Amino acid sequence: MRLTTKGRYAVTAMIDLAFHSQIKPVTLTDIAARQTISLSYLEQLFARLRRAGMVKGVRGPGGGYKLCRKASDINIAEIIAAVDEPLDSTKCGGEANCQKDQSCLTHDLWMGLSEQIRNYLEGISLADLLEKNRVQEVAKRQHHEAQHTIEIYRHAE
Amino acid sequence: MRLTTKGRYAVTAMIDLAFHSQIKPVTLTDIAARQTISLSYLEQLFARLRRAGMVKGVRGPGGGYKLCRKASDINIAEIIAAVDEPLDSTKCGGEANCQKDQSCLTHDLWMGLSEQIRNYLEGISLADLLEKNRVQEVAKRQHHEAQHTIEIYRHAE
DNA sequence: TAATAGTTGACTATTTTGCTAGGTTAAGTA
DNA sequence: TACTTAACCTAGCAAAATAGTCAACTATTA
Repeated sequence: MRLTTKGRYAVTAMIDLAFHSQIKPVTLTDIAARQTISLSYLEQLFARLRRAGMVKGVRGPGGGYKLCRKASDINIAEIIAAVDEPLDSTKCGGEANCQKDQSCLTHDLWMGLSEQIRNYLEGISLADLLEKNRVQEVAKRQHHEAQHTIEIYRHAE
Repeated sequence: MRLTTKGRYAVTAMIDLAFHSQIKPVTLTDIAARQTISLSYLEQLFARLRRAGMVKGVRGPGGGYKLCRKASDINIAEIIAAVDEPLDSTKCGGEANCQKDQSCLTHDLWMGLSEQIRNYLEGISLADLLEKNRVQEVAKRQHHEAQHTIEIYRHAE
């Protein structure tokens, strides 16, 4: 389970889609404009998301993309997995040359860690994020603490 | 909080170091051989780990690297943070052009997610992984159930 | 002093990332 | 039917990240 900007783009776009496609399909052009992601890059990402069975394209005027499933049935882990390469499980690949030595043990260890993160992200759905988004907006309008939010995130990295 | 092969190399090397440096310092040459990571790449990674105050280099014959702190006082998040670039917090960077629009909201959302993963990894120390490693070895010798290990991780959090 | 081993910097090759440019195809609309 | 829209596809490219080589240097110890 990798965690890069590519995956972030995909998650961001999916949140946008889930938020705006409740009435009619959303064009990638719109998402590109709102999220400031290049259209062609979005096309590449959505080609993968479509092959993974998460979104469906509707051609022609009034067309665009929509979710195949409910937002509550799509989790973050599968979005990231869909756009990322299948992660090299090399260095012990099959059992042929794997001697279960120190090298492979730490490798297993990392895989286990990666697996835990996957489980964690599998537990978060698009709907969860949308809900958080809504809560955030309300909180901001009510308390006018836009700056406060930044501080919280700023301490993140 | 990014999660790439670079971070994996660093964590893997640190596990190796923690495991073998209990008696005397460990040379990068040894780690490179055991973990099949190029020596020079390890040098780059350890230069960062050293600047981050996690390891200490001992020069001369019988030298090598050792941990600055106890394995139980070094967590996975800081290892990864040490070797990774400080992650572009662009796209809303300062407060100047940030309008708290939809674009920035999803951005915030991702940062929040990233923060949660960081918190999660901060809760796992090198010592924790070493302990799991030991348990793993014993389990494998006793039961020959390589697959079982994955289950352990699955129930860990 | 000689050997060991860390430290540093410059340089290279490959892969991934993010994007541009150009098409084709399907579905609506005039 | 012709036109428009927007998905869908392909090739290629520049920048960055990744992974590594090579060579010189410094500090320590035997």
